[in-house]
Amino acid sequence: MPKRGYHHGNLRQALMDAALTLIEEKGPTGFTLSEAAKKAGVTPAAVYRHYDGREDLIAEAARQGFEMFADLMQYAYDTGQPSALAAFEATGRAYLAFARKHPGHYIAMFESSISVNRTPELAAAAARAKAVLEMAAADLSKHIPPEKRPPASMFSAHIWAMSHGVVELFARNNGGASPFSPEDLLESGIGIYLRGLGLIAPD
Amino acid sequence: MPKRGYHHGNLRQALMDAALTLIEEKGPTGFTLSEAAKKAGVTPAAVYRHYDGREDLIAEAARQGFEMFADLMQYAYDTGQPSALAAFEATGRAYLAFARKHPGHYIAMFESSISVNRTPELAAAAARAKAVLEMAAADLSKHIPPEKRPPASMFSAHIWAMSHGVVELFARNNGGASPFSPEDLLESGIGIYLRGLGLIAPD
DNA sequence: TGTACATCAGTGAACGCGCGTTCACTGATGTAC
DNA sequence: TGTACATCAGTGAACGCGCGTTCACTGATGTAC
Repeated sequence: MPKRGYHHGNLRQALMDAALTLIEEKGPTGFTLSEAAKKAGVTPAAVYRHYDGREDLIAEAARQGFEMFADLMQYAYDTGQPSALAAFEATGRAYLAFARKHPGHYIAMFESSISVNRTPELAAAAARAKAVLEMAAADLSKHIPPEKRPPASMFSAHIWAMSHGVVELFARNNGGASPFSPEDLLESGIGIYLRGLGLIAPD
Repeated sequence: MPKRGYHHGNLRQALMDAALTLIEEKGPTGFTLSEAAKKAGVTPAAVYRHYDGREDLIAEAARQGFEMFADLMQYAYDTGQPSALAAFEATGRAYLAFARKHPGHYIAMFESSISVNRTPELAAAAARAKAVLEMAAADLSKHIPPEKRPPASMFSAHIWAMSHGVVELFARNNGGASPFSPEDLLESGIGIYLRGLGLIAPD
């Protein structure tokens, strides 16, 4: 943090922090390289010592986000064991917690114009995150009689959609869109859904 | 449409159409007044004869969107009667249809930085749209025994969240995020949810 | 039907600004001996 | 420990560009008589 003087010492990370804050505030299209540089106390040209340009900053934020996200979901899944149900619900809570704690990353990941296939590293990180979600769903799916079991990828897509919807509609500006907290909303929504699958007793 | 010459004839609508296309392509922060003017074949200054400026264009797109959206949902609800369940499912399909058919409007409504309280007209249109959703939910809610009935506003928030999530994650770039169509995904997701509430027989 | 005039809906030039990116540069740091 | 030099990580000026907005203007349309 200190290291006052000509050399910053940790400019790469400082730029990423600035970028994340700006992405959170203005969205990925409103984000500017120059403003991030200014926020980090440095000339715009200095950014090019650490990143390939504006787009690369956003892509790197997304990649970092997917890595953290996958780690977090994996951890929640692991520590939620041995019950598949408990593990699944833990990943749901982890999803929302991540979105709230790292809004800049979340936005770069899901609301940016950056293609997930921009770099192999980004694609790999995104695939890993998705795989964790699907694993948790597949795992829980085994407790449903095969004939009434939906494909695990559909199951996980449903949960993902509801989670994302709650984040976007109710967790962003906490403004009074709903009288319920996002956490309550997501937990109750997932609960009803799981009951619909016969994974929770009907009350 | 014709009316070649100095006066455009229907510039206000032409500008809105151009703006909607651009918002769809670049998002509300990437959208520029100048480009919309150019697309409509007119000087940027001409825009000010019809709108108060850049923000006003976006806000007006959102307002128009909420009006259309509310009308559409109301119509789906009405024609889905007399069964509350059929009416409810019709509104779900209408939601997705609207998002697909009017992406510019949808984005202006739900992904823009414009506050819904920017003008009374915008706030009113948004409130009306929300009210239709909640009415459909409340209506269907009556078929659930009171002691296991969630608040209608929570019910509708769940459905809204899942719908929005499906739109954002799976209906935008139809790119292979999922092997299922958004329509199938949403319909099956809502089906499972309603089963969880005991509104559909458990198969 | 014709003319004078008001109103309307555009133009085009100008403004100040911030953008992303490049370039030659220079000050600070690290290394070889 | 001291010195010469290479490398690194910044600067600052410049570029061309497109932005939103304003202003005086002008061509087209509508209206009164």
